[in-house]
Amino acid sequence: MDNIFEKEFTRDTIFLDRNLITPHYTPKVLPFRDAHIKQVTGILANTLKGQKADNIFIYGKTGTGKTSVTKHVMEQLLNFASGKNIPVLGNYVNCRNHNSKYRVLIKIAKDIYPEENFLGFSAAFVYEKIVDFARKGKQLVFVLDEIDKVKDLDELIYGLTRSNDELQTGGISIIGISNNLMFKDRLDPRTKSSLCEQELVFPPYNASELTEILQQRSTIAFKPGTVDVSAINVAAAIAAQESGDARTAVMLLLRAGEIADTKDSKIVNDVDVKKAKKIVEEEIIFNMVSTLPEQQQLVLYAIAKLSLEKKPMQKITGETEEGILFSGEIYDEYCKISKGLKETTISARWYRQYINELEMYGLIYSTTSGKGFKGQTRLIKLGFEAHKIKNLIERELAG
DNA sequence: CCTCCACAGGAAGCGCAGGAGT
DNA sequence: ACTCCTGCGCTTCCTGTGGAGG
Repeated sequence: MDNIFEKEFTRDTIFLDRNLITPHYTPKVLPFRDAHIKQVTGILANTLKGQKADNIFIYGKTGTGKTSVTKHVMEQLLNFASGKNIPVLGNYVNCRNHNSKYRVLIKIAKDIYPEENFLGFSAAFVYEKIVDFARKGKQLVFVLDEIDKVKDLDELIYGLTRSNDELQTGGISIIGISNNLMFKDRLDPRTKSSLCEQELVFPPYNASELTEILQQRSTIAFKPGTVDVSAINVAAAIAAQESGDARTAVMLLLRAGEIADTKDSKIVNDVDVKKAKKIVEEEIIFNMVSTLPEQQQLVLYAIAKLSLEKKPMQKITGETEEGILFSGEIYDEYCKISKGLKETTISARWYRQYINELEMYGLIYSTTSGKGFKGQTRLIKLGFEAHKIKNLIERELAG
């Protein structure tokens, strides 16, 4: 009898290696980042001469290649060092999963002493073990990705950098990566100056750069001749317009490939990419909305609900525009909803804070009212389709 | 012109959870 | 195990702002 997986297993697919076009994959070639690679390489090269490298702070929006470039250079550095028997050691820590000084230290310690377990030991002890390691003349390079997620970052940076003063040989260098530039200003000035000895900014990609990135990826991930030029161009154009984000571009092509695959098409074209756009957009919205605090979800829900109910408003120019809401009426609606759910209700002040955050996430747009409105208020509009957001939050609150 | 409206957003402070110090 | 401390989410209070209306 046929196993139910038999058909899937033997089915002809347009993918050569699907993994190579997921966002998790770190590409071997990083187009348009030569300058950045060169800079990081130059800075880290000091470790090969037994000197401490400058700390680096890397900033750039999501999907601009920060992590890929850093991982790539680190890999090269460690390979080179181990080939020549130079005592350089590197660690990569994603601070989203290790979001406190203690957790970061534990992660690092476990990497350099794989056979020991430090959970339960005091932070000072773990820290000493790490410095001990450097004391033997080793150069340690720690990559802290999403460094803004670390709660007590000041202490962590202070602790790690201070040790360099007491070390005669060896040294500890830090590469901090963040997509939030503002967070830098919240740091203690001393932390800031030591973390940002070198600063790198990764700009977003433009459409033609994204096109080339997608071309390279598609040749390794898809079978030859299965990706139409139109598919790549459209995917690059969409991603460039939205954010200049390579991750979105790659996701578009991946989902488009899956769409083509499920209908047994032998080629991916622009129509598939346009269909994929909806899916990817929903995935992005879903990720953002589901990580929002519950009260903020309710605020967003109130906006979605009202923009479905409210009639298009007349502008002074005569034209009408749909889905424009006043800040005040949204707050009233939010209060009604949260009271109906027997939830606690946040104050109007904090509601404004939430509105600002929602705007930063791109979930809503807002402008301050000009002529034609009494008083000063904000006009708020949903960034995505109202019923989609509404359904999504209804599901989210139910589950 | 003044006053009111309908907000925006800064400052201070409060309660709480969880980590550090002892 | 216990207090102490600190960051975080939030409230309270307050000052600022730009147009409407008298």
